Amino acid sequence: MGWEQDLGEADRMWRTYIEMAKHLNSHLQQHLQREYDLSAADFEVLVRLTESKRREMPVAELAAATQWEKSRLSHQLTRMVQRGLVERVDTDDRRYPDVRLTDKGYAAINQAVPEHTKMVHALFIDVLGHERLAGFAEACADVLRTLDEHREHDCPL
Amino acid sequence: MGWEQDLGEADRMWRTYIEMAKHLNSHLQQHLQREYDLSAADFEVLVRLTESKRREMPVAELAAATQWEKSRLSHQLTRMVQRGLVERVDTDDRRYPDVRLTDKGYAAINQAVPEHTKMVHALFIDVLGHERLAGFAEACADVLRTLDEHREHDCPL
DNA sequence: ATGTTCAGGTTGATGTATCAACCAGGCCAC
DNA sequence: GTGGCCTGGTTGATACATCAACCTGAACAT
Repeated sequence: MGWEQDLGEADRMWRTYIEMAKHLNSHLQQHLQREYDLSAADFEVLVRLTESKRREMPVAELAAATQWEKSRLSHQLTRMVQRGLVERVDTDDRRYPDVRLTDKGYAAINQAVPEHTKMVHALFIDVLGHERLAGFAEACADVLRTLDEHREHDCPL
Repeated sequence: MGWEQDLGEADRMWRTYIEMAKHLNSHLQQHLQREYDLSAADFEVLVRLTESKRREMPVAELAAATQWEKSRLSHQLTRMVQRGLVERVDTDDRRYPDVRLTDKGYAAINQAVPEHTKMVHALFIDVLGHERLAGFAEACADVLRTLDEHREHDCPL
């Protein structure tokens, strides 16, 4: 009875944030897709693999880095293998295969990253500037902390 | 040649933001799904319809409000109709039917909104506090403005 | 050695997002 | 009126996300 109409100041600010997040995300995503034929998921996997020295890591480690569910990662890897961006590599313990960047995958990510980074700077980092960026990030960190507290409260793993 | 390893200060802050956005989003989404059996998409459609006085609006208006592509909206509505949350209503111009909240849909959204709002406050608004929230929102607005400029630069509709 | 357990990975089913192709009905020209 | 157009909606195909069920092979116990 009434919540429908008048949003408070704070709620409008919340919506501004939501809008910004949505637009920024879709802009970056569309750029990657259009220019480099990479989805956000592809990009994330490729970046994580690149950050590993050998361009190769156990699936479990990749799952931890991306914080994805194992099944999501498995499906994603299947598609990326089909497209030749990564390959599965058997290890001594055959239960836990590795994932390795192919040359094609390495080429793709090295093409995409510079432009993507440039875009992040132009659209976000430079817009905020040093000072505001620091405040912004600290606020984000606070929210993250709060989320963690709530999570361990709900499921005290 | 180097971008792989050392992220600058700014890039780490960018990642903090990305992390926060991801976690906050998935937390809220899972809550809606678990407790009320509503996806984020369902929630958005229902909220927009509720904000219309007659609980009913032309599809095009809903598309504008959500800023979704017509086909995405059409698919979503098809599913929601099947679940009895909304219904399609023919108008005098039979090309452009309306969408209307059913009683079930109205009940669902009215159940979900209060808890959801509470959560947004607990996890975001209250964590930031008045002052920081205002700064945060203004930063978001700036980013949004920049995005708009870039968009009309790319496709000068 | 055999069987039980179990962590981690895969698979299948369903819901969601996006693109392209198509369709339908009102509009205008003639 | 008849025919072409144009806007907006639907449909189909594919990629992605999520959940539950299942599989697999090493490890340990007996």
